[in-house]
Amino acid sequence: MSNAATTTSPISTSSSGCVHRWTQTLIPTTRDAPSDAETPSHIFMVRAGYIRSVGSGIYTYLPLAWRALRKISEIVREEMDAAGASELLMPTLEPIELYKDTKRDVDYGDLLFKLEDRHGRIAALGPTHEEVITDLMCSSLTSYKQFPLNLYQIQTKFRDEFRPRAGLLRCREFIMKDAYSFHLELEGDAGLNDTYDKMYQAYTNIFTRCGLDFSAVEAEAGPIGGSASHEFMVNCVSGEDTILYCPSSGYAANVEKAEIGERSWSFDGAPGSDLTKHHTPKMPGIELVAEHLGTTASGMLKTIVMRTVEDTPRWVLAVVRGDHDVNEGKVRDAVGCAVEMAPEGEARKAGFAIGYVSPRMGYVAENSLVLIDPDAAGGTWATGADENDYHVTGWHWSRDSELVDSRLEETGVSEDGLVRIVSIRNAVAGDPSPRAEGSVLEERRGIEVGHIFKLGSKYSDAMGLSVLDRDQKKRSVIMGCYGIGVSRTLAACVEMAHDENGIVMPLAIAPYHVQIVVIKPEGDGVMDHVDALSKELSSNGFDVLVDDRSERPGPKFKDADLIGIPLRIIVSPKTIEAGEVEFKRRSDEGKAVLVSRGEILNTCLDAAKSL
RNA sequence: CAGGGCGUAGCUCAGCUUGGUAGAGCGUGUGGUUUGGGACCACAAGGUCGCAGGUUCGAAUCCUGUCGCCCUGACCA
Repeated sequence: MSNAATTTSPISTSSSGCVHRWTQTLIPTTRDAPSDAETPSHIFMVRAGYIRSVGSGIYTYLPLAWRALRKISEIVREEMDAAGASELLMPTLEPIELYKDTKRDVDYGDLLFKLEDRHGRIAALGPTHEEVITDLMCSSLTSYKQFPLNLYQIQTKFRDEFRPRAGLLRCREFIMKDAYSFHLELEGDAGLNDTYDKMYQAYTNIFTRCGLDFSAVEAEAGPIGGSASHEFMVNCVSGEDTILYCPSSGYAANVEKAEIGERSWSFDGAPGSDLTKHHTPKMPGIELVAEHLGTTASGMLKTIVMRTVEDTPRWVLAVVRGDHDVNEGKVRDAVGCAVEMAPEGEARKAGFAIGYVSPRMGYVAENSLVLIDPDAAGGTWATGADENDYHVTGWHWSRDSELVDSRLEETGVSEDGLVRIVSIRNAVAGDPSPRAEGSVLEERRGIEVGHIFKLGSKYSDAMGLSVLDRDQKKRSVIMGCYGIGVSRTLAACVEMAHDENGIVMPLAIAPYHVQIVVIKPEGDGVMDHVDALSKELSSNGFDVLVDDRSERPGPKFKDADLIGIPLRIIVSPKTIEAGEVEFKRRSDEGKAVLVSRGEILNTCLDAAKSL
């Protein structure tokens, strides 16, 4: 936290907060959850009057959500500015021509919202802004003396997701902070690595200040492209992403990226039984087949037919144990070029009985690479029979395929180099740690709220962004990019911090710091008393929400729990008379405690420090 | 996009199988009794049953089409 822009409490000490009355804003809480919400953050944000659905993956941010989003944005701004970045704002509308050079009009594909203007020109609603900013830099970056440069914006992004889901967690329209940095070198003060590290630290500061329980993990770079990349994950059992981590070394990575420690393999050993063919029609899923064959998924070999993305594609057979999943990134790295799932039609034409393929096909089909995961190498297995609706049991590597030669047995690479033993599967809990011998990986779930990438020169090369260096040599500009899902961060926060009664907002991003629940607001002088209290709090930096509705106490307490304002003061005619108020944190289990009117400000200030 | 489910009052849902004048609870408005964890009584407002065709004397209900929404999967902030 030493580099944080501010290290003080989330309450502003320099400026005063606001006082808003419930009856003068819009907080439409409901008793029932909408029938189409299933995720806690979705249910509670709708019930608590934070958001309302407008269409699939499209939401209105009601006042409470918008206040929280503004607070998140402000923290993002402070930390980005402190880390040397400057804010700008690029357009949402991006001419499709911008995407031609980087081919992302194709690569981004259906994710891109496109629209046509009255002249027939096509524009995209920006899903991200690498192209726009690189184009801008082509004309405004003119000298090596300008580096490093780091620019960011906070803006609504559009992605035509296959399936929007879970309220604000996956939207078609969402708020994102995206930053782009420019360099001539990797190393040194002006280099990409330095800015990347600064962004890593800034993100750590941001999510810490937001009050989130998160992990920074190694990640796949994905379609944005580039080399190194880290994701920031909110730790949460309901998260979509799987993180693997090693408790002893601190290594943590997305399952897409996680490495696995050394595993031994051997082709020694005689076949366990004879090769037997079994009729296995209409059995979707490897578990069903395994059960029918009297084994389990871990007793089977799974052969995934892929092919390289080249001018003359080659087949790639990825062989893993039946209970494991092939990792496309690892296959790509092993092959040395991009790979894709083989189109089923073409694979069938080439003789692959899709769904019933055995590793043997690597020998039968010409020009094939066979990649064998260490856990699948050696031994006797059940696998496909290379014939529709048939599997075999008792399949033995040396006896039943022509793939194994002595070189493969010794070195893991066959004589012709076409068969290799290499780690190509997703890591799972219990796998050996890649960083600490004797330790095993553990698993937890997370929600991705931030992602930083070292892009390298992918975009600058594609779009011709270069400058002259000190030696008057033309050099490609090196880039980094850094994203935060601002609206998703809010949802992830609710996902992480709620109980059965509603949201439990962290102080730093709560719409208000203090909620004053007024019992009998119509009572004599009650609101005068509340006004004085509100003013005292707000002039000390607290944002105050006054529930001045003439409701009975029950609904007011229920609503207070729902919307999750961290500090609660209860004012009633009874306590006013006694010169007291009641105080309670949203996170407190028990009843409110009585505090004298003169002490309540200090009570709140103390609570703000400890939250 | 594939598979599954759902569209009836502001919200949650019943009614549909077996066609016959549109229902409940919550919420809302008014009046009254209440007032510390979603009070009670009375009255009232509120729906061309997603939309378009068809069958029928008659359709929320049966048939066809269409649009929208949710869930499961491949993608991602």
